[in-house]
Amino acid sequence: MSPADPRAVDPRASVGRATMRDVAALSGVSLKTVSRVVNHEAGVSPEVRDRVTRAVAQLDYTHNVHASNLRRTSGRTGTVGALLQDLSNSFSASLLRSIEDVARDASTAVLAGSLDEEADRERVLVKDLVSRRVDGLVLMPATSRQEYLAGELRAGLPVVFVDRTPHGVDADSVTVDNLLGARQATQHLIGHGHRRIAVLSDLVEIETAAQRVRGYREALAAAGITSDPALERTGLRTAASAEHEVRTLFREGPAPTAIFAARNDLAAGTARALRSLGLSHEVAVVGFDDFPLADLLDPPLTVVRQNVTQIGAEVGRLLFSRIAGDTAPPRRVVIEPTLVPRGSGEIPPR
Amino acid sequence: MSPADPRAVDPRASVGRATMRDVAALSGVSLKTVSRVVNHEAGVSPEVRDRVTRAVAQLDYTHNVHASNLRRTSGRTGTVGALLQDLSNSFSASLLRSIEDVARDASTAVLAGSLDEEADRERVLVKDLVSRRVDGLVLMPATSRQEYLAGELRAGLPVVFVDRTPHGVDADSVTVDNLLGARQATQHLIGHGHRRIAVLSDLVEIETAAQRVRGYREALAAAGITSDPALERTGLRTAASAEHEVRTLFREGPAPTAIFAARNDLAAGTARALRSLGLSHEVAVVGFDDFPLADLLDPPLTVVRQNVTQIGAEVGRLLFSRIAGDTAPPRRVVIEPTLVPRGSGEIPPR
DNA sequence: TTGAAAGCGCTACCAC
DNA sequence: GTGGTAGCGCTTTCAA
Repeated sequence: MSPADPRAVDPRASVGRATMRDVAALSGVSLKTVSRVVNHEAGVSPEVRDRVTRAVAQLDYTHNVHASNLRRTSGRTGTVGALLQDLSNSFSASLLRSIEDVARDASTAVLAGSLDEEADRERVLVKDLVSRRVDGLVLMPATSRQEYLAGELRAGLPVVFVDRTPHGVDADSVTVDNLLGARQATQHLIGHGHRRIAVLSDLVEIETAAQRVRGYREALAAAGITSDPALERTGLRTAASAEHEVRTLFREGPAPTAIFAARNDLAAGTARALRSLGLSHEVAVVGFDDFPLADLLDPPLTVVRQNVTQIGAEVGRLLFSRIAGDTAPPRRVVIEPTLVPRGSGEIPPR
Repeated sequence: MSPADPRAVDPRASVGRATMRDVAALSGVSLKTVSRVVNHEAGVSPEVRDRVTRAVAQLDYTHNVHASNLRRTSGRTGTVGALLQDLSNSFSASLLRSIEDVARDASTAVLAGSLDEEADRERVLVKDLVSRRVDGLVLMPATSRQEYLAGELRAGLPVVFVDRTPHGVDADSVTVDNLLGARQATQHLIGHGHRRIAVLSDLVEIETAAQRVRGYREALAAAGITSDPALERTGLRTAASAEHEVRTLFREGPAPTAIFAARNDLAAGTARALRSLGLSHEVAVVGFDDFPLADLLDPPLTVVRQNVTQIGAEVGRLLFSRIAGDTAPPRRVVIEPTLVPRGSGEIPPR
């Protein structure tokens, strides 16, 4: 702080970033006063405030929130994590967007990541986010059980599960009633006269995928239709695999008259296969989860819609109420999906 | 550290999170030794390492990267920011995903945000990210000029612009040749016999939107077609506004025989309008920017494709080479779009 | 191989 | 109003 130290006065001499010390030296006040000005605290005379503000501008000073948070008693970092399945998929992307909007209102930044159904990645990324001391976490889990989170939950880390419920630990969750949605889809097809209905689904290890297959079976059983295992095609991860599977179904049999595609990209693959087979208007299709432009397909795609905006908003609300100190018992919000008939699901059997 | 202090030994007594101090006390070693173990540094005897590891587990200790980074000389935080236009839109979402993948390889987390064309939000969020000391920044700017970034760039913050070039400052960028793409689209329509071609575009204040309109005009001029200002509909922000505009065009004239929709959701709006008018197979349409399922529309949508994965990978590569210390002059990567004919763009004029 | 002391940039607490 | 001192949780430096 001696005037012989040029670094403290000359901005050009400072190699790295300016600190509060530099600002204090340049404006001739104490560190604490600079802190007051920077944090817009009361109790600083206008003239001093002005002098400090000018020094801040002159030195290109920017606050270091990490140093600030380290010392603050609140323990908050103003950051939350959102670990979803695939940020490029419209479901995860819309969810992230909704969470972001709520976070912005709470002056909080969002660290986002894709899990791609990789359990190890989930554990690594959660640990990383904890190291970064996020104030809370949104998790669309890739693991089947989340005991590994017990310590964090006990320590008070707010975690909201989305799309899938927690297993082995108790935490907030916002999910869709997959059983109901799958039943709706299947009943809808049955109602239009179909009895040979195929289902395409993801890995049965994935909770939502298993529930959708179960809902499909329940609806068949309720209608007195014997389910044919050959019409159940699971373990499908991509649109391309669904496309291939549908082709196989029609080439090798047993050819269905209707298809329930239990995930949005599987519905896309189904539509591609049917188009190439010239069956777009012959075979009925209902998809699970709406997506942009589903109404513009040929025929327009009938879907079971999950209201993603509502889910995201609910997740955000829950998360930030927890961060604000809400310690009520974990809440399990279940959202009812709705069937949106658009054409593809109303095609009668041949 | 006195044995009379129970907090240092009993995990239950510690209210908040355990620190290295607690671990050191429990395992009977110095702080520095714990640091060595936690950071996997060499020079710790196996038995001591073991003792520390057990204490870490017993206390549920997790490293605090903020405190760590504060003291470290590297100055890195292992975080980058990605400010895009709308994380729920397939273009931004795919971009984020590509950036995330590159970041993960560099053990870096991504703070993501949507700008929604709001210039003020951009400035606020950039400042926030700087306060958070991100190692680098990907920016799809909402501002028309970025002089406000000059200080940060001079201070060495790596910034890569995406989709739009920097103005008023010099920085890396990865963009698509919008002029070329718009010319391709328009020429394609002209080549199929159209002379009354409408263009739908976003706010002309947005660089990419203006360029696309310019490319459209250039193509018309090159073909000796006098452009009709009434066929140029700009300032369209949403699919709904495009839908409305197309309706107006056909109700009040001048009815075009072809439409160049210069953004993906404007193409969606166009498709909706044409469908409701029963003109889907009468009016030719070319969109700018591909999106999932464009091939499944009726008719399949002809588009000028920007290779988003390539753009994202290029952005990531650039950003992390800068973070790694690459100080070569700013690079401007321009990616050529390609026209993908699918049906809608090959409809002849009536 | 291990540890003590200093300090990263900032805020809390208390004195003036 | 303003400032000094301690210390957040960790790494650095240097000594043992």
